[in-house]
Amino acid sequence: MVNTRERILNISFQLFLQKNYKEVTLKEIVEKTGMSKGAFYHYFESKEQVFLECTNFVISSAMDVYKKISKNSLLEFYHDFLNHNNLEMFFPASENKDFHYQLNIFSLFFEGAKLFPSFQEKLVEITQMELNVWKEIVQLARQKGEIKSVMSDEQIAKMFLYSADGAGMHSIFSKGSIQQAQSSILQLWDSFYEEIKC
Amino acid sequence: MVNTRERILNISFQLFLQKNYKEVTLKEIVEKTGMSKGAFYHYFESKEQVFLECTNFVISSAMDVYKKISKNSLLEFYHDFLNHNNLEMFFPASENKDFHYQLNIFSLFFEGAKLFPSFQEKLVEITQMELNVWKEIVQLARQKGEIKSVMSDEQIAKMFLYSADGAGMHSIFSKGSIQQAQSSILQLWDSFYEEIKC
DNA sequence: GTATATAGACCGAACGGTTGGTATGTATTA
DNA sequence: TAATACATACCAACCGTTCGGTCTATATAC
Repeated sequence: MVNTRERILNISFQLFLQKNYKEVTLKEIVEKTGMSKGAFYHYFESKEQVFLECTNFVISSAMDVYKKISKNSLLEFYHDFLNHNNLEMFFPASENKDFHYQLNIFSLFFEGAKLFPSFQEKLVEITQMELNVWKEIVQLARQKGEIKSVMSDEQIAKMFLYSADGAGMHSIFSKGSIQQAQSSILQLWDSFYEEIKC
Repeated sequence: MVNTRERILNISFQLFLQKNYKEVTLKEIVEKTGMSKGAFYHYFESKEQVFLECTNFVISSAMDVYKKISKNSLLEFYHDFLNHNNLEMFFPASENKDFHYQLNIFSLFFEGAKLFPSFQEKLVEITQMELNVWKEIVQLARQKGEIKSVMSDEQIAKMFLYSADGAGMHSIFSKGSIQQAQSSILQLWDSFYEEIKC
């Protein structure tokens, strides 16, 4: 049974993925949780504090993803990555049925970075860490003879990461589902992989 | 001499590139223009109308870009594209000196698409049109023997477009300048081009 | 030429509604 | 009973919008 504090966080997080910070009102958070403002302020100092915790939650979850995916080959790596890097993973299955809205992690990043310098720093760190992980995987793949390319490890890594972000963004523009976005990204990556594999 | 209506639009547009819709207040628009709320409402029905006009302005400007860039080769095309596709082009040179803020076209797109179904449709149209233009250029480049790749025209086109968007977004996360973002995109594209050229 | 009427440009105070937050009270739990 | 969890009423500030007003330029009538 999830406790009250976590319930507030979960629901707030869902809302922050659907609308930007200022659009999500305390009134709405309170209504969606079925609680009261008094209860909200019992657990949290401010709306801002909730938002900060949500942004930090995203960061730590993103870091966790890299801990559990296969590093045996680039091919396995990116397939595994896509299977794990999914916004729906943040929500208990029982809540998914109520959830047909457009999720936008990018807006949350932009705003978090703007509101909290500490988050911005962490975001920069984690994107750099991400790039490094991909570079290592690419380097290994190259050494093992899995891939061959005139592109540097760094540019290949960037190509994978940035194209996925761009594809994700375009999916949001066109109101596609998360599954559609992932399918599009996979197609793109498979295609690129075909280009550089030995 | 720019007239009052355009002055309000220009300044509003700059603000909407720096903050999201709800963060930009009428008070601020009015202060920045040196006018009054009454004057604002003399020209515009609502804050929302101004925002809609800003979003439509972006769309038409984006379409104009494709009209003036070279289509002789993929190499020329993407270099020319980068030279023209620059947020700073929206602002008169005399105003640039006051302008050291982070510009975020993506947030403007997300919000426009959310607030205005008509804008969302146009956005989808223009991204599709964009993709088609790039596909044609890639196809031509392939036919001319400029490039050779196992990737389909569409996937190559997507790779160029989406990687640039992703790179742009990362630049915003790390508070880089527009010039830095473009330089990063060019490096990525040059690298990819090296991979697929004959 | 002068007085009057009109339109447009612009102003700032007031309006009604909403917001995040605070203070106080009540219910629940150990 | 005391501590914790929660509810409700209220607050001040803020928001976008409306409204009555002023100023200036121009047109018209005499």
